[in-house]
Amino acid sequence: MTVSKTPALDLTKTVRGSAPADAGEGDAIKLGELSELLGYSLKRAQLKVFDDFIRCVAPLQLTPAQFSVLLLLERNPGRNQTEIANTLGILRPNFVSMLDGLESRELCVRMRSTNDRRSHVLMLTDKGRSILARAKKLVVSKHEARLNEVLGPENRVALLAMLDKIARDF
Amino acid sequence: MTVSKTPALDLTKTVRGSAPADAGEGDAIKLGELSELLGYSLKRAQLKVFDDFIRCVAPLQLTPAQFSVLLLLERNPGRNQTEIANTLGILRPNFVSMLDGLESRELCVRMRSTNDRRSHVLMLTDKGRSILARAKKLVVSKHEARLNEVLGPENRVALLAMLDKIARDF
DNA sequence: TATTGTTATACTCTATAACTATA
DNA sequence: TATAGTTATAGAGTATAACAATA
Repeated sequence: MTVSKTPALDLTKTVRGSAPADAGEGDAIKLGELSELLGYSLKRAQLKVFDDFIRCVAPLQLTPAQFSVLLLLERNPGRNQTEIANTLGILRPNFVSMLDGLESRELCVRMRSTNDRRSHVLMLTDKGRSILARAKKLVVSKHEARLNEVLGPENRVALLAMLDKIARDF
Repeated sequence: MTVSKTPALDLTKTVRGSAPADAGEGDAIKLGELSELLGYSLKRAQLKVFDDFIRCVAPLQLTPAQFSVLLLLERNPGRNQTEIANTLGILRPNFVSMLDGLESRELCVRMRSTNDRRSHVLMLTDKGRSILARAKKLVVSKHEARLNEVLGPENRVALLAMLDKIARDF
């Protein structure tokens, strides 16, 4: 934005006065200033990356959200639902059914805390640890590999740094 | 605000073996490998950017999606619904109610095409053009300005280039 | 009184099938 | 028959209020 770049597209061909006829039919639609909108590019890229993640991890049937929960449980065993949900930006009510799904697949368990009997301590099961380990391998060998192919490793790091800066400072 | 910042995370303190007691209580939760997952950072950044967009354009009550439709109609007058919806990755059935909203606010109109009476030719109204112009000013002066502050203009351009590469080649 | 997990609920997005009117 | 716009519908994701058990 700032300087409306308008790359290659000029064409004096603005649609003439009135006439409810179609626009220039053979032409491709011009994105115009949309291609300068960061939010737009961010959303499109995010959808692509999530789609690829789901495709790569399809054999294990894990969504990005489920994978992130398992990762967090592995690194932070013994935390309660509120803590894990908050960290991921998931609201506590919505985290309940998500955990139900993971627990019914025996990937994690809820246990009443001995310290505070209101809270559920969360732990990965052996199966959960095993599935997570396999998921990580798929993510590295397929998903991240694809990203490094497209971006190059150094760009991937730079991209990550900028995204984290936005998430933190914005 | 009040977001668990997760400042500096190191600590060799992994949680010991079993014991259904709570984890290290005073500690912040460790993101671990999650902070290396591009999809995760992408999603968090996208949510932040959209929130800021909505906040900046709040006086005009336009969502990012609505803004992108108006931008496209301005640059591509006389296109039909399928063409605009496809360009934005919106499914035609879902585009109907979206257009209903914009048309009921008199920001755009549907007109039966004279060439093909099945299709609706889409055009911005004068009011639509006016609102869009005001929205662009808010986006540039508030939203993009904030982004340039956080990232720096040259980083913003680099970020955009990488995101577009992902959206295209991934 | 406050908090944890939970239920219920609602609203937005997204996705698919099928209808209608045109072609 | 095929396509454009539409309807209906179903599923995710996200948001808030309120309740029971516990602190």
